[in-house]
Amino acid sequence: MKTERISEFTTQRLSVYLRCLEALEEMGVERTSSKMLAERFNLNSAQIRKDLAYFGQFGVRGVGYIVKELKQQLSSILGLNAGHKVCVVGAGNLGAALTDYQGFLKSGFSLVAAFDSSPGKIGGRSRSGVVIYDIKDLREVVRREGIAMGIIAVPAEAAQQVCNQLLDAGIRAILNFAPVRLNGRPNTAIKSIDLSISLEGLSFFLSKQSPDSQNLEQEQKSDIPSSPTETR
Amino acid sequence: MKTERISEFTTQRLSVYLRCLEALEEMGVERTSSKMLAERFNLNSAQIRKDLAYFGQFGVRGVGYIVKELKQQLSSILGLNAGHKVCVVGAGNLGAALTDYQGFLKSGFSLVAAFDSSPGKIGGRSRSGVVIYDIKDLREVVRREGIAMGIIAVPAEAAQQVCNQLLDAGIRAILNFAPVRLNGRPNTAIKSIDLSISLEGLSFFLSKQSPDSQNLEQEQKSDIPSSPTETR
DNA sequence: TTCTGTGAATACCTTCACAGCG
DNA sequence: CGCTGTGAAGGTATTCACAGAA
Repeated sequence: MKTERISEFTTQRLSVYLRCLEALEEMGVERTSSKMLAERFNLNSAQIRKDLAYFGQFGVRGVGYIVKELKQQLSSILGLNAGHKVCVVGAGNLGAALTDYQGFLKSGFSLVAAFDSSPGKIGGRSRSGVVIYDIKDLREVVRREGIAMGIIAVPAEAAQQVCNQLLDAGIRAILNFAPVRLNGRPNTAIKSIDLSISLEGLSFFLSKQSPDSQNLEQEQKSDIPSSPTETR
Repeated sequence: MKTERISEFTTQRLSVYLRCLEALEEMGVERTSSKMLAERFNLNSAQIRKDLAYFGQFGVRGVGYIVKELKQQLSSILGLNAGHKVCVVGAGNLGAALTDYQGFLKSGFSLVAAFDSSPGKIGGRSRSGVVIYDIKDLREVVRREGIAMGIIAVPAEAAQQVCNQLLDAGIRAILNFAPVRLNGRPNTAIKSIDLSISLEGLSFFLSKQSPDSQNLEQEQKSDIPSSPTETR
């Protein structure tokens, strides 16, 4: 195991590998190789080996990787065994959808609480039954439930304040959907997903191809590389 | 203007600059500088100048940039003036939330249609009044309405098929929320936002800091860099 | 002088290519 | 052999540092 800093590109891919391994396991496949994994997504096999090598030697030379073993290793590296508890702040359209998003379950997360400031929502429940608490009780509920991660789904204007409240409550990992750059603190991770910016990237792609209003030169690339998400 | 390929990191940042310029304009600020912008997010000012320089010379030496002018330039570069029409496929929790997401409006997009395959939903409307069509009518509605971009919010199993249908209907820019890697085609852009993978990245961060179950060494970094999103 | 625009330097990420082990 | 693990090479993105225009 290396002591190097792990790039987020790498961890992102680890998640992808893990998902693939789960699929392979369900299909009854017991062994795999970096080459096989590389073909599934179109990645370079050396990349996969290198990503894994940051964390140890999981493979068998001449053979490959044992699906079940590697799956467990990755799961543990990503901390999914911890079964982190997650809360959502903001019970609007997006917040409600995230609160009930079933995809989180597979990764071992459990969504245990939602928060809002609107009296009409406080005390209610999401469709899937998650209680919506008063944001004022954030600290208390976080402590009581042992919540480790928070998702921000409030309007941009309120996001920084909510972020501070989450941090004050002891949460050190935040996924932010509000379209603002949040200021974090040491020892915290804030990852932002900005829906408009994502769409704008696609819009740029379209403009490049058919320069309607503008005079941008033609291009016929199908492949744009990976893209970042604001983080602190 | 250069003929180089523009990195998606750059376009992502252009969106961020644009949003900042809008805020500045609302505040009545008329001029700004790469330094001022760089301080807002913590970026390097040279980066900003370089990003802008790919598209032309927008600044005035010794002075900076005219907010209004630059804003319009960026808007046009990103193709936001085109007012692209967008549809959402999948009227579940997430799809419904995206259909009604008001944040898209600011960027000049208009969400004109939703699609689903469930008889219970077809013919209905989202909360904000967007009609939910039968996915079978995708091609026709896309043509009639002049839809340029599609958002996929269906379960993983259905995503590739929906993707193909969108492409067949002539849509060349897709934002995908299903947790699968989609196969695209030449001259198309597919950008994926994977909610679970994003959370897993945060989970990894937490494990690094407090190695509960695992033996990962301690670390006290507050800053993780930017992160990618699967694209094709 | 100030602040842009940009070549050069650095840092980071990916791919190549091969040694080494089962 | 075959496939991993990894140093070295190649690319790409970011930052530095400064020439040059207003």
